[in-house]
Amino acid sequence: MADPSKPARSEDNGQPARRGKPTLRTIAEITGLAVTTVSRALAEAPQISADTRRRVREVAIEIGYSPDRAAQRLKTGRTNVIAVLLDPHEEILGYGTSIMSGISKALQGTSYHVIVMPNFLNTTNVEAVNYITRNSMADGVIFSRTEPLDPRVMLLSEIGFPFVTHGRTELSTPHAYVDYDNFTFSYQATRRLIAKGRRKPALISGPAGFTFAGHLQHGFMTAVREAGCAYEILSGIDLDSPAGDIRDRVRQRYSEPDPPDSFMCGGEVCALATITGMSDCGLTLGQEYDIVAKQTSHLLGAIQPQVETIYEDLTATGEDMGRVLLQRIGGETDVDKVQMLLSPQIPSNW
Amino acid sequence: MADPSKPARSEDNGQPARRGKPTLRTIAEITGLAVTTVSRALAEAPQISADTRRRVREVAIEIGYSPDRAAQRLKTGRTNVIAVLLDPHEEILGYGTSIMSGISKALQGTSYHVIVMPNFLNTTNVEAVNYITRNSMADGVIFSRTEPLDPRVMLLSEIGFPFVTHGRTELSTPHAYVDYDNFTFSYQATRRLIAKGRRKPALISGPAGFTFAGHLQHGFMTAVREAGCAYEILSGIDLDSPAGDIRDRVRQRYSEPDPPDSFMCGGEVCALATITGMSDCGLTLGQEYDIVAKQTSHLLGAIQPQVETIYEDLTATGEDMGRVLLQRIGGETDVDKVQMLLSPQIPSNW
DNA sequence: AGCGAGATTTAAAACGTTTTCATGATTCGA
DNA sequence: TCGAATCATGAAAACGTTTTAAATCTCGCT
Repeated sequence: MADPSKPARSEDNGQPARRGKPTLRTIAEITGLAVTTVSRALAEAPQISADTRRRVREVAIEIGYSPDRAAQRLKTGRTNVIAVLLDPHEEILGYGTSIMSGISKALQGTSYHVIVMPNFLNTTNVEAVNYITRNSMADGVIFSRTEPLDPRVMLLSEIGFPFVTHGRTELSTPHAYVDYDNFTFSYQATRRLIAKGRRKPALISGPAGFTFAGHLQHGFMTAVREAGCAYEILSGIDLDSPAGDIRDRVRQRYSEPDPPDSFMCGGEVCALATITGMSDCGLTLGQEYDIVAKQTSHLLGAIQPQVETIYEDLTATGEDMGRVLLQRIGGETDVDKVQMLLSPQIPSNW
Repeated sequence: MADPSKPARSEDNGQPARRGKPTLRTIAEITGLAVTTVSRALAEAPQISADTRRRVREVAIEIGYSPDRAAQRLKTGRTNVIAVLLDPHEEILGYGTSIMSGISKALQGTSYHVIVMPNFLNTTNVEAVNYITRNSMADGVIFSRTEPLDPRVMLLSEIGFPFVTHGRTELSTPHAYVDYDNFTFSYQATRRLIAKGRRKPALISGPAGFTFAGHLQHGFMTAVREAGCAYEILSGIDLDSPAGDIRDRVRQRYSEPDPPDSFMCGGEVCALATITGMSDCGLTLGQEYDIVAKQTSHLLGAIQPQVETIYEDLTATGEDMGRVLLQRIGGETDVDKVQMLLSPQIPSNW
């Protein structure tokens, strides 16, 4: 049935290149087809006969062909790459790991691959997106640590480059995001402390400048105001601070008058450091003081299982971000489909 | 002085494209030069007159030109990208972070950028290098968790693709690596336990299959044999195990006869988990038992400062790997220059 | 004047794809 | 039997660079 009229010898070819990576031309020469046809066949174009498609596919596999990404990029402008921006505070522990495995899962089975653009020099966060967009390093970007007036969001929105943020902004132009409801988390966590009889909760706040820090604070304040109790926002430290600094600050605070009697911690390391600081002052968790923390890994559960936590599923978050980004790349603009607010699971026994 | 005989009007051009990203042709049209010349000028080729170089540079900046990486790649085969392979187990707080900031530092000021290729699906580790080399995603690769007969090393060596590993192999063909002397670390740490009077140290081993696990074990065994004391290699867990598993295993071991009286921990989370397990059994660090651990971050120092540690500077390691890789890419083959073994700093008061 | 040697600049090919447009077969309706 | 429609393939242009080989220009020198 297969009757190539052109001389389609598969082994002996006259002059052309035999060394180097196999390319479309290699396949074309072997099969006796034109480069165009081969390209189409590999793309499973319907206009190419099923027979030819199969033959091309077979030869491609046999000689170990894989398309040159650079050439595809140059021609199509598409990269088949998703870039994730990560910065050193997102300790590739836990946060990065969970987010990344979620994203990977969402992209599995698609033609997209993930790369991470780390920002471990102290460059501004907008430089990375600049680099990516200007050099066409990716078809879409994912990043977190979103700011209320995030310059990355403004830039990307303006040029219409697909992206998803972890966290919201306060910009008027809507954009794709996936966020955890940190207000509710913080509100419920603080209420829990108060329900346990604590009268002066302290908040270890998120790093200033990020939207989620405001949400944490807002939830905290709402709870203490409702209860009409005293409160404190620990100064000088935040969730980005080294554990040692948090420990020292907590310890120091207890040498001063009128210390807090409980803590709302936005992270596990923060909780551990707080416990250590309190311990140094001779105070015991669950007796003289309480802690509620956000849980994103299994560290705290293994080391200090008695700390009460509310879970944030970062893997699910990553998966959502991946899915949403694919939709955005596909042209989806419906806000309802590209904005997600994930609700904290409040433990049932609270 | 500058007298282009060709019509070099800078604003009014007849027919050609005015929209889209500026390209070499755009600059050529504006300056009245040929594309070739512009390309050369931007590359600071000496054959182009200083005057022309300057003019081209100015125009390039003015119109916000940046070269199309895809085209450069296609033509030159070079990518100006370094890929770092990371896998989910390297979450050990800070590993990724420290290594990455070291690498970034080494690459600062060069034309290279780092990307991370995460392997958060459970694909085999050789797939990532395959993807990178086949798709020309990078000019060089860095990875860790090296195995004695690492297939990635074999593959890359064979095709001559530049790479550096964190950790050694046992392959006969030499390759670029940066490694920490885990034998000496383990040996000295174990000696320290014995010097403190412990008679039955336990090793929590590295995950089977990786070269460094063997080194840890060898160092440990050398020390206990020298001292002629009892020892134990805790079964069922390793440094990759979740903290909860390590804690439980330690706890369980103490319910059985003849338990160890000290621990050599290759990581900080492992040490924390061990302490928690022992604590649960009512045992106190420094009294009933001792621990020596490897320190790679500031977590342990903040939470359990009394644990004795030997430091491994992963940022320095990353920096070395970056430097070595650049040399390899530059063609360096001298083994002395591309193989580094970093010595543990033994605390002076031991 | 003429000629070769630098010194500058340029035209054209190439990298490996995808895409636009055209072409040669085959089949179909009348 | 003849176009028209359908099907399968192909030639050539294009994407934006770099590179090879060649062209032009400018001098100094005979």
